[in-house]
Amino acid sequence: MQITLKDIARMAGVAESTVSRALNDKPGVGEETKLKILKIARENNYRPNQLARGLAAKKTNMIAVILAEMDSPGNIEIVKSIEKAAEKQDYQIILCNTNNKEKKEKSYLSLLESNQVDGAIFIGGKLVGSHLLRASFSPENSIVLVNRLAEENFFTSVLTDYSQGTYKAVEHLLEEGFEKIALVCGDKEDLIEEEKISGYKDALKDADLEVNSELIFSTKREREAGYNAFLKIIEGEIIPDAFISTRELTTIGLVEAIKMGGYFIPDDFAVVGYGDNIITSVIDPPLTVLSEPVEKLGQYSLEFLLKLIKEELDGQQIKVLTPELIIRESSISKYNQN
Amino acid sequence: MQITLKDIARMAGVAESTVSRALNDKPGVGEETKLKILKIARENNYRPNQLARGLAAKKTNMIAVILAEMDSPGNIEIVKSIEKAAEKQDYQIILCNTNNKEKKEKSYLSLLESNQVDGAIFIGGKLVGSHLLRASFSPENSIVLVNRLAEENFFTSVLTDYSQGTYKAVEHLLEEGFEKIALVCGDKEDLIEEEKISGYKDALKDADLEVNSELIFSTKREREAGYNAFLKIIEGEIIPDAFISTRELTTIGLVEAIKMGGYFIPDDFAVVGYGDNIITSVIDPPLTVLSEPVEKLGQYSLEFLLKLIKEELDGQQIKVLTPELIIRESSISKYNQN
DNA sequence: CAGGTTTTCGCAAGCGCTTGCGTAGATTGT
DNA sequence: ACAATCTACGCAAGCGCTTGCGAAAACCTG
Repeated sequence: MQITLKDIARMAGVAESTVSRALNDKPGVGEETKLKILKIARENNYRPNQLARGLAAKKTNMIAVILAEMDSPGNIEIVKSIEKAAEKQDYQIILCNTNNKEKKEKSYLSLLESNQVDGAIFIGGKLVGSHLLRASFSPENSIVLVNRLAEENFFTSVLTDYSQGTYKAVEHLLEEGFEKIALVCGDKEDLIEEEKISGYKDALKDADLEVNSELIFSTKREREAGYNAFLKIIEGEIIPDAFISTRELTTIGLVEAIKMGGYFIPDDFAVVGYGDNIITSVIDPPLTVLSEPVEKLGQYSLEFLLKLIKEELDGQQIKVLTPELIIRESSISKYNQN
Repeated sequence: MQITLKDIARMAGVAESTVSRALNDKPGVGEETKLKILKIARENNYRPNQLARGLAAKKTNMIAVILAEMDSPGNIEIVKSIEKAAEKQDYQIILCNTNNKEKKEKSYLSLLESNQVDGAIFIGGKLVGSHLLRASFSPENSIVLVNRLAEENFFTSVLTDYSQGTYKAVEHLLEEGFEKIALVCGDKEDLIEEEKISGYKDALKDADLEVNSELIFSTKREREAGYNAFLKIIEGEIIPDAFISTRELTTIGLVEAIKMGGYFIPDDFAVVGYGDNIITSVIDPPLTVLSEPVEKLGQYSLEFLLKLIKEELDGQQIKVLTPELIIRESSISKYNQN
């Protein structure tokens, strides 16, 4: 049998309400009584039933972090950053992985709708489906989107400026003397990928170069996708001298394909990859990458969410953060090297 | 305002109990009434409050997966496998990351003790602390341990036979003609690491070779640990010709150090690493690794947990699975190669 | 030391759901 | 047609906690 509030009250010879107040550090309890209650509770290893507590108080101090891709090291870093911030504020986070499945996203969304969590942060993922939209109408639902674009932007979000990212990457490659830059991006269904493409195009235009759509390659986001992308591209009319890849796993696949083909990086092809993670740094040669400000993405998203929960936010907020270009060997031109 | 069971009951003109039974597909409701209730519930987008439900029914259909290390790709795979199995059984899983902090583990354990989840699976982690031990005494707490050894084995667990793993690795390296095999393992506080050491020792003894404790190097589990381990070892009296590393991240660090030192794998040092993940396969040269049966670890752990929850398990169960040695270039002797 | 203010605490309602039990009405058997 | 059985449903208690309100006890003030 579980030991309950009532038991503690009986042992301490006070009313349940007093115990509750003492435990929650609320005013209205004498210092002495409080100490006695806390002592008894500790001695009996009392654990409040959080379900009951949540039911009565209409808050659980838990938030859900709903993750589209658990394989992506960048996402994991964002989660960690959220965790760190949440701990300070005494919120527990529970992680939910959707594997990019809308069905699972719906099912996890019900954590919010059924009051099990006070709010939810969605990291990544494609279009905002009807389920999310519906949820957004109810002001009780506190939702923050990270790196996910909604067609109509109802949501408080924190975003990476992906278009600026690819822009920087192109600029850098041009400076290094590369001229035919291919872009391997993710599924176009993803609004985010369109952003990336537009940054790429803008950079080329600003350099008075023409955009060749043959050099833009949209793939599913997996590793093999990167592999196959390379094979397809070098079969084409225009052979690029540099690649920009906009997804973590796709980047890996791309590099594998280049190596398997017997080519060298950056001599045959320069590469700007995605994600400042253990993989890209350990690859040979170390990869120049676009890196998300994972730490800040996490911090802001939690900050916004808590404000939403506490109803301190006047309408929707959008925070845009800029990615960083980390230059390593894979994009340094052999001509510039000496 | 939330829409509740009571509202649905009123709309349908029936009692709350009837609505509850209809929604949960329990007997005692006429087919016609049931359909009507379900229709009304759907039309009003009714979401049962899971807190209330859990409180009344004393079960939540949620389980916690408590992860010691979220960076480890192997662990992520185990989680995914659990998720897959849980979905079929209509259980939701919530993921909790402890970062190897006992404090966080305690705090997440309270999810169990406060009735928010029906059971918990602990993946990895060091010694079993008092908090876990205490929890194990209460039969209401359904707990399964994955890859974690308890001094006194109270717990239903599913384990990888690590000693067999290192044994195989040594055997393989000896066959390849390597003779001075160093072992870079994790923190000895971890009982699991001792297992690995014993497999290593046994294999050497069985080959009538002597065990040299200078070649056994225990580190913290991080990436830099692997890096530093190499530097220390090559400063020593005995220079090994092969390394076995027993941790995912440590392996990466070790390889980096070898390369930084200007050495070649496997010509100067053979390497058997840990974890069949994207990193070890993408490294140059591809690493021979010991690989956990992640899929099965996940399946069994969930299976056991559900049985514990349903009280179908007659006492404690232990399942031991064998790791696989995946042979790639990093451990193939140059003499054998031709 | 009387009257007022403040502090400390108990009472009881209620959060939204489940479930054992009781009772109509429908169904069966003879 | 009447007793026995079954089915469909409602009643109400209860899960373990929080919280508004009121009363008693403690503290002030002049």
